[in-house]
Amino acid sequence: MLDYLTVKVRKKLNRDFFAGPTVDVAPKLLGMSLVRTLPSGQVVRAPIVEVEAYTQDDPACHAYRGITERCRVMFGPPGFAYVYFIYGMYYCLNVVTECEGTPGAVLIRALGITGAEGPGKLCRHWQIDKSLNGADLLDQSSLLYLEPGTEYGCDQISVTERIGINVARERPWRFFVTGHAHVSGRKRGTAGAKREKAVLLQ
DNA sequence: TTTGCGATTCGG
DNA sequence: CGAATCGCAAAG
Repeated sequence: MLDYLTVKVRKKLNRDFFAGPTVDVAPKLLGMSLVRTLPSGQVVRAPIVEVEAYTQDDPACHAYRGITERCRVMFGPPGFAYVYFIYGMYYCLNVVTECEGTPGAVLIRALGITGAEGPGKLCRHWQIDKSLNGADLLDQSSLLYLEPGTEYGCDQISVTERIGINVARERPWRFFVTGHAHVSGRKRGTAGAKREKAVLLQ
């Protein structure tokens, strides 16, 4: 049942919104819908329920040591997709943040649907690969774009350290919808599972 | 050119 | 805990 006191609906998406500080933008992506046109032509959509922030001064960020061919789009204007290949078999999807010239991105870690719990799994589920690197996520004619959706309040968002990195592990830059059944990680976020060690925003 | 490893996932 | 699997970027 919706809580009408704290759940709002974001009316529009504009590029300035994504130009903000990455760590501020990241939790605000929770609840937005991702819309994907599959190679078959079928259009699918699902809400974002888990994200992680990566910034220029962050050793875990691909742009930490400057611009390279791989992370080039992170230095471009905000609101575009940064897709990279990892571990020889998975792709990961990010939303570019910060003003043009300053790198930053938010890793989309999970969608609120079965089969898209985890950054590698969601790209596999929706056949997202490097052909979508640089796609304009604010353009509804893109094969992948964002739509306004549920706007969660601070009291519904949990924060923890990021997953799967070995440097700057202590930064609390992973955000997810508290208690959501499709948050990634083994036995994590599922109903009845051991409660994850997490703190609430604010 | 070579080499070590990674913003992951799955099975044992 | 380790294998799968290969592009990327730092080192030589």
